[in-house]
Amino acid sequence: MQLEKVVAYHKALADPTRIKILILLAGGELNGQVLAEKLAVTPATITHHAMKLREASLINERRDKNTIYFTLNDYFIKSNAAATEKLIYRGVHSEGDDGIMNDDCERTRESIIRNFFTSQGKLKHLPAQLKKKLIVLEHIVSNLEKGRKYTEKEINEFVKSFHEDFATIRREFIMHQFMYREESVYELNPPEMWTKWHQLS
Amino acid sequence: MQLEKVVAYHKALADPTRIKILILLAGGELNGQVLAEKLAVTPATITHHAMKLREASLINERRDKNTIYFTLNDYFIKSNAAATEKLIYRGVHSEGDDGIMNDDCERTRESIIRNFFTSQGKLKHLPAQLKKKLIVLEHIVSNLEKGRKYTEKEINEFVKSFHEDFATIRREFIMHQFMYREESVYELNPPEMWTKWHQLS
DNA sequence: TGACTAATTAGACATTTATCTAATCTATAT
DNA sequence: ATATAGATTAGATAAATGTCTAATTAGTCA
Repeated sequence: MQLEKVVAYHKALADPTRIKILILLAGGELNGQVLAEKLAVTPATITHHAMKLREASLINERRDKNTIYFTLNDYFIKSNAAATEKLIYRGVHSEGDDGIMNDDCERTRESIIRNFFTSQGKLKHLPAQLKKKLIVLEHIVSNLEKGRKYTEKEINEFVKSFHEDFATIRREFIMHQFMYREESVYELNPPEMWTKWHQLS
Repeated sequence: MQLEKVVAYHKALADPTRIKILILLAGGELNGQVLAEKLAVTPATITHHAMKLREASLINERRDKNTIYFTLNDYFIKSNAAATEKLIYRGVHSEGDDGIMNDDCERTRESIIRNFFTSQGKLKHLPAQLKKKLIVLEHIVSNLEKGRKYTEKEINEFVKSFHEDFATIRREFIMHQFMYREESVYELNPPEMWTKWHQLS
C-alpha cells in the first residue's frame, strides 16, 4: 500500500533531531560520533534516528574501518515529497505508471511488485523468472528522468536505494535496453526500446 | 524558526488517518460527521485531527448553519513540501528571499516578519506603519509564482492561508503594485515595480 | 591475544499521541 | 423556550516515541 510509505516518510521527517541530521549530512558525509557531538546527544540516540532514516530510505551508509559514514539519499528525499502530493491528489488509485497494459496485465504487474518489493519500496531480490525480472527492472527504472544524463556514481546511488547489489542491477538495465551507456554516462532509452515480456516468445 | 514549521508540517502528515482525511478532501469539501463515518472513527477523533491539520495550515474550513465544512489548502501542501527540501539543502540560513538588501536591512526585515507572523506562518494583522506593511506584503507575495496567472478565487484562497481578511490584503497587493489585475485575472508584477520602503522619502 | 574505537542493543523513563466515551457547547429550527 | 444536530472539550487509556545509561558487539591495529 502506498499510504504506508508516505506515512513512514513523513514520520521520519517529523522530528527536529532527524531534520538536523539531514541538514548536517547535506554538507557532506559524517559518522555517528560527530553527529552526536554536533547535536549534543549520545551516540545511542544517533543510532536510533539513523535506523528510522534508513528505513525511510533517506540516508545511505558506508563503512570505513570502524567508522560508519552516513550520506543523504537525495533521490528518495525528492521523490517522496512528490509521492505525497500524488497520493493526496490522485487518491489511492494507480500505482504510478501510465498504463498501456490492460487490466489483467496491470493486476499481474502490481502483484509482482508487491511481492518483490518491501513496503518501504526496497527490492527484496531480483526475480529469476525473466518476465518478473523485467517488470521489476521497469518499475525501478521508471523513477529516472527521461533525457537526463547520469554519471555512473549517480546511477549507483540511485540503484542502491532499492538494493545493495547495484552492479548487477545496473548491468541488467543495459542488457535489457532500459538504458544505454557511453563513456560512463548513462541515459534512459525511450520506453519502446525496453525489453517487454509480452513481446517475447 | 524555520525548523519548527517543517517539523510541524511533517508531523501533521505522519498519521494514516490524517492522510486519508486529506485524500477525501481532495474530492471536495466534507463535514466532520461524514469524515467520521467514512473513516470509521468518532467525530471527536475528527476534531482532534482537524486541529492538527489546521495548525499546519493544510486545511481551511467554512461554516454553514451547524455544519463545518473542511477544504484542502492546496497552497500550503505544496509549498511546505518544497520548504522541506529547501531547509535540508540550503540549511538553516536565509529566510527564503534572494537578498539585494544589506545585512542591516535583512535583520530589520526578519524581525518584522517574526513579529507579524505566527510560528505557523500566519499573519497576525497588517502593520499600520507603511514600511512594515510593505515588508509583510512582499513576504506574502513572494510565495506566488512569477509569470503565472491566477484567478480571483485562487488569490483569495492563497491569501486566506495567511489571514482571513483576504479582500483587504488583495487590494493592498494591487495598490502597492505587487500584482496587477486585468478582467479578474491576477499576475505578479516584476519585483522592480514593487513599492519598496527604502525608495520612499 | 589484548587494547582500543565506533556502533549497537537492552532496558528504563518521561512525553506525546491516537482513540474512545461521556458531557458540554453552539447554532438552528420549531 | 425547547429540542435537535453537529462540533468540541475533558478525561481516560493504551501505544509509540525520544532520550538516556550501561552493557555488549564488531572491527582494527599493535
